[in-house]
Amino acid sequence: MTYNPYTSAPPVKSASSSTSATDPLFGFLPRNVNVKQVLKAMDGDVNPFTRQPHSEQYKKILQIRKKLPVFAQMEDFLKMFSENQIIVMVGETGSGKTTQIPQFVCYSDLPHTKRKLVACTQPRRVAAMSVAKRVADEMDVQLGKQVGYSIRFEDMTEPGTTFLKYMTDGMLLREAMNDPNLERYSTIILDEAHERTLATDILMGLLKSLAKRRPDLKIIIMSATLDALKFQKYFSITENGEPAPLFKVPGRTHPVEVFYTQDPEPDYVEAAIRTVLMIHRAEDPGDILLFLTGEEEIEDACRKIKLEADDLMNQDPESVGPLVCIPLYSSLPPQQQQRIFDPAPPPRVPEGPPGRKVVVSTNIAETSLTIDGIVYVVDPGFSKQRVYNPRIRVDSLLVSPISKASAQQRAGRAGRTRPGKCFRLYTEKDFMTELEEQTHPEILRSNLANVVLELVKLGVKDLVRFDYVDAPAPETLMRALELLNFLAALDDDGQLTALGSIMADFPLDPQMAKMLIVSPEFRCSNEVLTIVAMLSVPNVWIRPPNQRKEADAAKAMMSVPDGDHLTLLNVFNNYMQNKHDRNWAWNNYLSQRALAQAENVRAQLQHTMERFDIDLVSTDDQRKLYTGIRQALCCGFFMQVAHKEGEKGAYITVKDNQVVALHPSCGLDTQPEWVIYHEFVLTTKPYIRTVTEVKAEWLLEFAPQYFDMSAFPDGETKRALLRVQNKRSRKAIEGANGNSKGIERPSKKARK
DNA sequence: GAGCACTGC
Repeated sequence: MTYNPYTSAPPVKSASSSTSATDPLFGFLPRNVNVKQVLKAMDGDVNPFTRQPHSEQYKKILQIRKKLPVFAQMEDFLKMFSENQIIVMVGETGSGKTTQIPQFVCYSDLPHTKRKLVACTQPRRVAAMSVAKRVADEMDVQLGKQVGYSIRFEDMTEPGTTFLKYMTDGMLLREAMNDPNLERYSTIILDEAHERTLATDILMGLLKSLAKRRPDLKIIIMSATLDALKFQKYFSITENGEPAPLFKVPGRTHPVEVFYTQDPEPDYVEAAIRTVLMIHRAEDPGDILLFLTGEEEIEDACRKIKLEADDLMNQDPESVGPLVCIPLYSSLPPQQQQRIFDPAPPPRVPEGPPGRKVVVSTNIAETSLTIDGIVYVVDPGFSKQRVYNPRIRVDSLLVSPISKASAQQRAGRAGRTRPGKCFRLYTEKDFMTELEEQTHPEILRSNLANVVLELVKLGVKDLVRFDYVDAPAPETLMRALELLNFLAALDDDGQLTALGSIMADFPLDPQMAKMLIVSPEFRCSNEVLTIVAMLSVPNVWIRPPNQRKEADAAKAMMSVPDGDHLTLLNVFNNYMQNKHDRNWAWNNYLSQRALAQAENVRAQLQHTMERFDIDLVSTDDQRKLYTGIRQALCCGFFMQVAHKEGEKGAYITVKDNQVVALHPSCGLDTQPEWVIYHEFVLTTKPYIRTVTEVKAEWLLEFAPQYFDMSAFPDGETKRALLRVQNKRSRKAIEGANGNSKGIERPSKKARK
């Protein structure tokens, strides 16, 4: 007998040979389980999911779990879960919701009895892994068996056995592309929904409509308090328009006292340094966390704090202790990131004033990393945020004021182990009136080419009318549709083409997917695969401040004069040839970590290519190979072309007419007339970065729709293109005439 | 003659 999810489920009978006496779940009615039943099963000697005796460790952990705030509310939760399809849940840090709620769900939903899974999504890979590990311990099972996780590059689940799966939100979205009804799942929990990642936002839209098609699917949205009402209203799917029910769990944190400045601070870095030193001099022992915006600012501040703190200590060793300053940002190697967990330094002399640790961090310490022992937070109120300008199609990073929610999150970092203090370097009035409530969700700040392709593949017909939690600007959607149409991923009616369907299966930007898919036609798919992988990982070049010359020289050795894309290929090939030498990357000022990551991505993409029978080919002729690669590049990135104007090295982007300069990191040895660029960065001025020379002929040949002269804005770029076009047509005519006279020309070529 | 906020597939 197969289980039909659309009918009410029978109570659990002894599934195998066991009897009621030995089956801890005997008599459990799926989705109608009460707290007494669950507690009895949890307290029993036999693990209900493995039928093995519970370990001693299990019982110890269970005692700790029972003290979590959420545990006391199991009864209410089970009731609400039984009675509703969708629940919005709020719980502050320390409530235990991420570990406990999915377990409660399993006891009620009993996914293993119907060959289904409970999924719990996380915005970050590390969280998915570490929470799964913790929950496997709590349930007394081996990680990867009944409880597992699934993230890119690593599937720690066992089909048929795993019934509770932690996963990244992006991973669930990928799964939805091949199974729009998400049939494998009986309950889906979206955790950290308030972070509003692109993937979580899209999943919310999908789940809302899926809830109607699959009345048997239960959905739980977990978030921080501030956003609850918005989600409750959004998930109001009953006829009478009632908001989705709310389940509240108290947190368990210590109070944090917040201080504001009297007047606005003109220089937040200087004010931050001053505040850190003030705390060090005048406040009780306890570590400090200072939020700044980027690598350079952080390294600079660390140097200054260190200098001044040493000064203070030398002047007044009786009352000022030693201080260590630790920088923290994502591009730091993991080993150095670990330093944030080092204890504060000991007093310099026995019985002397105690030492203090200062962590100077980007936003990474706001959500991704928690540092225990922080008592003081210094918050200047800024972070770097991505903004997308659809008009000129440019992504950039801007230092912007944070939101109130962000400021609260930062303050909370001071109260994790004991009561703390937060020093905000802005006025209370500014906090109240100037800061936005929430950070704008990613979907409002991003280029959506990828998302649109995914949605179309998911079967969403009308992208503009899709039920978004927050709808993106129509212009952003139009830009994405336009790009996908030029790439032939969508036809003129907005329908997914066969090519587009393949493109969507690659975890890549559409331009790169296109370039990879066409690369066998240019006999260079091996190489394009490498380039695409290298473009998908963080910067491989390392440039230590005191060894810039050496680093630049090492880079010059590896550079290919025709373009940075070819240089990336060269770097990867050299890396592979020197893999036996563990110091090779370091000696060449390259990031071992990024290169290893590229290798990983390359293997994954190769696997996808094989699935679609896309050939992996190369040619032996180096010249032809490089030409082929640059032509394939044109097929994907024809909308990112710049034309040299004048002799001073200024470039103008085609159609968008932005004046840009080659980025100083660019390895071209000349300034070619036409270049393709991988990214447009707006820093001190507009730059194009990762640049390769191309020929105008190729653009006309491989992207005729985009380079249609009748629809091209007037200007120097158009005149240059027209000259090339005329030359091409003259050649074509001469070629045709030549052919009509005989085989003179081709035979000459053949003799060469 | 500059710089990678942070995630994710």
